[in-house]
Amino acid sequence: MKTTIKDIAKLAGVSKASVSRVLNGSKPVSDDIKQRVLKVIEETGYKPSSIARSLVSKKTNLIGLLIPDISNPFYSELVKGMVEVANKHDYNILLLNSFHDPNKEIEFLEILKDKQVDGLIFMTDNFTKEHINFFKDYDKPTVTVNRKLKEYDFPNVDIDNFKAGFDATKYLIELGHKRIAIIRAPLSDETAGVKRFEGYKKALEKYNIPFDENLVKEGDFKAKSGFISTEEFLKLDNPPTAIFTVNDEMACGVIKRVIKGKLKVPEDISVIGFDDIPIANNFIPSITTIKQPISEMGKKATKILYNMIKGENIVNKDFLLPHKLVIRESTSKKD
Amino acid sequence: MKTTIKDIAKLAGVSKASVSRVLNGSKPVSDDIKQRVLKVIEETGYKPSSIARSLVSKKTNLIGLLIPDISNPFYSELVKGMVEVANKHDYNILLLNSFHDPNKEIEFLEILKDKQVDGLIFMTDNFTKEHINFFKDYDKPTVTVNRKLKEYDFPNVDIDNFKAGFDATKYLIELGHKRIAIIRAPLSDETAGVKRFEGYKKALEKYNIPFDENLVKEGDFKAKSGFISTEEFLKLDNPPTAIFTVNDEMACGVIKRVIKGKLKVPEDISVIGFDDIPIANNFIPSITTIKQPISEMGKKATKILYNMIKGENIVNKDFLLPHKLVIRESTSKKD
DNA sequence: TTGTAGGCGTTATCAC
DNA sequence: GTGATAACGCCTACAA
Repeated sequence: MKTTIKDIAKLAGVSKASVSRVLNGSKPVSDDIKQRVLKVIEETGYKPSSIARSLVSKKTNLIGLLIPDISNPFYSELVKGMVEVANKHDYNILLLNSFHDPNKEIEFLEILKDKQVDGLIFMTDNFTKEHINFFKDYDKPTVTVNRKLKEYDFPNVDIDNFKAGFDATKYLIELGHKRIAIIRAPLSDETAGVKRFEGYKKALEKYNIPFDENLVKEGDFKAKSGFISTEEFLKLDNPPTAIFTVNDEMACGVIKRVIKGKLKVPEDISVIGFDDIPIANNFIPSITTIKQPISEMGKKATKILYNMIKGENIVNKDFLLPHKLVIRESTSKKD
Repeated sequence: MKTTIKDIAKLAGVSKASVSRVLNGSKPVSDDIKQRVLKVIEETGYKPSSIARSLVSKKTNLIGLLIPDISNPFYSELVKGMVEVANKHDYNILLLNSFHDPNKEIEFLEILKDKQVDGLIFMTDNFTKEHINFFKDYDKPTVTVNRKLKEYDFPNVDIDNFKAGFDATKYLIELGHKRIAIIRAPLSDETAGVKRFEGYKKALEKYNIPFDENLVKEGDFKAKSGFISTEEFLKLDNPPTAIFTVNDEMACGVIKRVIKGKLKVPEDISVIGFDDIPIANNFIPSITTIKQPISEMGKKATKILYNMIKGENIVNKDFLLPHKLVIRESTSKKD
């Protein structure tokens, strides 16, 4: 049978209250008692029950983490940063994977609420009324990553996606490219579907390059969709000389298709990705990309959440971390 | 204030016990009471506290998951399979990431114990006496993946690594290769350091190809170590015509270095990887590899754990799932 | 079938 | 300083 605080009290010849006090230092205890209690604890290897504690303290030391797909390198890197910070502060991560299913997201939010996590980090593809509704009566600290929920003022960790899209496009323009294609995310994706796309358009506009609807495709973040979109681009009378994809995996697919067409990257077509996941550097050619500080974003989000749990009042809710253009082999001057 | 069972009882005009009964169906309840209680629950949106429940039931519906590195594609894919099965059975995943640090592993095992998870899935690079010691007085259901702990009889989900190493090597031999190098894991790694390596040696032996110590390097699963090892191989008077790496990421590094040396894959050097993570298929050239059913392994492990939690007695403790040679572009006949 | 009472392992509020 | 004792929210004998 597991030893409880009661056993310790009995063995040390003191009251439960005293044991609790030496355990938590909540009130002064005489040295005599302290030593006796400590000794018994040592001998028995007693550990207080975190569950019983939670019941009275209303704290679980759990952080709920809801993400769309843990097997996606972007998310797994993010999670890595999160668990590191969480564990450092003695918090643990309850991981829920929604598989991009909005219904599951709601269901899992309910579970997280049921488990009484002390805080919540939440990522979704797009917000629905059900999400909005859930948060109506959820009062635990919550932070989002990569998605700003307009209806609530949750702190959000992100990069400046508009500027990032602008920078990527501008770089291609400066290399001399004029026919620049983009494979963006669906427009329901505020970040990779809208903002980066707007940055792209803004750059074209600024440098007086006409926007061409034929040079825009929608992808699903998988390599295959980059491959397929590129196939379409190559059929054009006036195909692009550069392609910008809103994540690195699609860039892989793009390159694969370009090479299959007996063309070369970057000589014939330059390719620029987004995120800078490990494959971007390992690919052949290595991929020029917009680096997101993924792990840092995970850490930052967790740090903020931790501070909120500790009662800190977050004033500025938008945390924009710096992105960076990482130049590698997949881009070159247009001659 | 949160509504409790007491509130429900009062509102429905019955005892807490009755409410509990309709909640759990633990004992028959009259239709009248049942309806009244259900109605109040509906109106209030009452949800029983899982913490209070855990305190009395000694069950948390939590599965502890301890892995070395969530950002490694192999583990993240594994975890994906695990969360899927866990959630299906109404269990949640408490995720601990050890960052390959044995001390953290022990520390986290203690945390998992403290959190009173109902079961444990556990992966480590290698077992130490501290691990052995921890499990001495840990009695919750436990399963391992990819690592057999000899001292305890935990169910283990794995592939036949000896046979897999043999198959990979045999395939290269059948293609006509005689100078076959291997980049294995450290020998402390029973799976990728020892067994696959033994399979490699066995294949050489069977086909009367002399074993050459110069064709063996030790890697750390990262692309870079594949790159560096290959550099060494290329310096040999009699360099290999084929290289077998015990994971796919190292294979990427190998290919990168081969190409940098103005040689071609597979024309000059064939490369075969291991695992079949997504990059293996997306790489250029796509990588021939030994496919592990990663997601399946995660599902299987979780399923077994679930059955154990439910009281099932597992007799056969070794669960070997089938691996498969996936032939792609990185290997070809030696002429 | 139903309700009362006690207990799960802590912490917190009192008196002393 | 210290020790009863009452919560925390739920389940489960035990009686009725």
